[in-house]
Amino acid sequence: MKEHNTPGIEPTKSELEILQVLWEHGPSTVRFVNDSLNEQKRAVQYTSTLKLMQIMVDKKLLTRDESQMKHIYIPAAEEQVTKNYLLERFVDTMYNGSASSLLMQLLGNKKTSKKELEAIKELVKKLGK
Amino acid sequence: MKEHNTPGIEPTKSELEILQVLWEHGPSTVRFVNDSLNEQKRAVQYTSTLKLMQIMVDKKLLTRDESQMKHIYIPAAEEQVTKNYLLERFVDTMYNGSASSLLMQLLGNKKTSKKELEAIKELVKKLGK
DNA sequence: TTGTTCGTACGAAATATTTCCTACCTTTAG
DNA sequence: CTAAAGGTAGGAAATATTTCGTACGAACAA
Repeated sequence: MKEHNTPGIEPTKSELEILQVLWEHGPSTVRFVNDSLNEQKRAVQYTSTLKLMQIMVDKKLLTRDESQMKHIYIPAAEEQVTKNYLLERFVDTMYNGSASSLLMQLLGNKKTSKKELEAIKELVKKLGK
Repeated sequence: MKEHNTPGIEPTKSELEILQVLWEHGPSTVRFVNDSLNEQKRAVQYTSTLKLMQIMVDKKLLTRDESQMKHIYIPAAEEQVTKNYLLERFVDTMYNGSASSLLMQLLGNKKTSKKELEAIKELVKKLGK
């Protein structure tokens, strides 16, 4: 049985932004990703985004379809797999691997809204089945 | 009423390692922090740790007591405040601000042990008061 | 046909982060 | 007193990350 639980490499901050665009909109061209970043995030030149995405292909964070002139870029790992990996690293470094510690922090966080707290309680209720 | 919810600046990866030593052991000298890092993490020269901690003082991530020759370094913000801030940033960027999404991910994560799941359920039960 | 637009490739500059070397001062053991 | 050990300060090198300029080819409209 093959393991699909590690993307192997840690995306940098900018790389993560690109992954998020691809996760949200599916396989895309550099042009599309760059436009998204400029709308949602910050001003950035087309060739900067291009370069970054090329690097990500080298790093195996993305694959691409070069059959057309406009290359189509695709995340190499599933969104859930990558997020799972990053979450795990976060829990490990910040909470010494304890997910319940993280949850406690979440519950104690003033900025976590009532609505969120309700949703969380719901979730765990279902979990109890 | 003064806000204590933001450390203002984002610690880098290495800076976070140093903060963790200080959180765990309380105010310490560079020597102590450096020894801890070498035991727990990786080989690093004394002056590298020193430099980093000096930079952290500039960035207001740490303060220090210079009354003795061996300066004592102290985190500028409470552990909980900083962790809260970082968690918030993480939830924002990874789960679009939805804490319950994060929790769902946690629950679906095979690497989250049975024990952890139990602890989480316990927590939420108490939460229900 | 021709020039304008849009694409890729790639080198290199600009930043950010991390590491360590050197200088120099204080403390301490002998 | 003197040498060794251990401290700080700061510059500079090494890396990692991000940004952009330039070159050049393909597509397309006039």
